Amino acid sequence: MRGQILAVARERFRREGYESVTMRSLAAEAGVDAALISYYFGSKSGLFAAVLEFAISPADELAVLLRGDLETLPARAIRRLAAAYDDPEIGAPLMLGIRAAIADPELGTLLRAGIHHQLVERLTDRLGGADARYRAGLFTSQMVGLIVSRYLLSAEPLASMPVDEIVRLLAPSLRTTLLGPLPAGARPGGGGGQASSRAWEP
Amino acid sequence: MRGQILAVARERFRREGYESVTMRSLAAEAGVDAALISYYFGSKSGLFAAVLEFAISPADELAVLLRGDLETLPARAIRRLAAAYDDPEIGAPLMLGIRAAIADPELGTLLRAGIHHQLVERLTDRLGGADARYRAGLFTSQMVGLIVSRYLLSAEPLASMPVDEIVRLLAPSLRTTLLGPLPAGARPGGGGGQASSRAWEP
DNA sequence: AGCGTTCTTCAACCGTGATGAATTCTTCGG
DNA sequence: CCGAAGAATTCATCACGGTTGAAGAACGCT
Repeated sequence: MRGQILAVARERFRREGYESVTMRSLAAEAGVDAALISYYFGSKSGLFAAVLEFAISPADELAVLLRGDLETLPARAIRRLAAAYDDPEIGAPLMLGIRAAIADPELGTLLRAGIHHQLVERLTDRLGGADARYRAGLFTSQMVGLIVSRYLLSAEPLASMPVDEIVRLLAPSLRTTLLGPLPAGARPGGGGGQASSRAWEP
Repeated sequence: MRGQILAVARERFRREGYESVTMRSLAAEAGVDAALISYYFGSKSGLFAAVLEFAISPADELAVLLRGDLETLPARAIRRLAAAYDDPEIGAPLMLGIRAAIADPELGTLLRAGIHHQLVERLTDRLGGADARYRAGLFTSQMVGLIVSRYLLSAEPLASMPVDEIVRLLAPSLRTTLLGPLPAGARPGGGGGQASSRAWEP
């Protein structure tokens, strides 16, 4: 029955979040007594942690991204991210995990370690240079901002922005974070010129 | 007694977060019955919302920022933000609010509306141009990323980065989000050149 | 004083997660 | 085949959470 509980929990947690799912209803749906959950997983948060084990592993995703050109990495990263989060099968557990990590300190430590080890460190190695570590951290934080604003908070106008628009406007910015500003001869006057936007496309 | 409840709640919420503070203990500390809280504020989340009313009002902060040059806005915004969040008296309630808004959907709607109306719309007006709304949204999301990564998650290396370093590396990126990439004649080779970093200072 | 409104308390309700004893089910050595 | 050890599962119950409705107290107004 352990697997049964896990399966039901994964589904319910994904759809309804952590708090609103009660152990009793969960147990009922799984056809067992509520106490059995405590027996197997110790507590409700234990069950939740067990569910998350399955869901989160962005490591291999990043490996593919880092393989390509650094110049085009921002655009590819945004596209990849959006694709993942727009797919409920993948995005929902991720959001769930982040949401829980922000709320619960214990899970927060977990996520923090994961982000640092799997994302920041690898990106740092790929970048190289004096500021590599800082740049990697800032890049990651900008991605976190995108995730939180668009998917967790559903804040407008980001929530309903087409992915192409995000890429067009945000990719140059991320490129700057990664590699520094273009040397550039002259400062622009004022108008928001988005010259050569195609240049940032993969 | 209403004010008394509010005062105690503000203090307790700030120190212990939302969930771990019980209405009963709160009422006891305020010297009233727990039911009185429901009477005045409708519910626990109602009380929480009332507490946040006091704490969150970045509107005037932003007005000052928008008054200055757009070129230097990113650096000033980062400095302002860091100063606010490093002061426990101001930062703690803010973090509390965001944390709660991410966890609880009802409070999330509140924060969403606040962000949009007080930040995104004003910034949009100041920017002008076709992409103004999108740029404002993306800029805000990058600030959110900074807040979440550095203060809510305490993710390294951001958490222990000096503010000057953040400004140096992130301000050019934010400038790009706001105004688009510099026209630039030639693409840089590869080395992370942070030429003319002083130009981004206020 | 009398009365209506606002404030405050009391007792109780229902649902939550957790616990420990009691019960059933497995399984495996003799 | 059996019977006991151990795991798996249920049952009854606990303590505690927020919320509610009725009842009482305090207050202002005419």
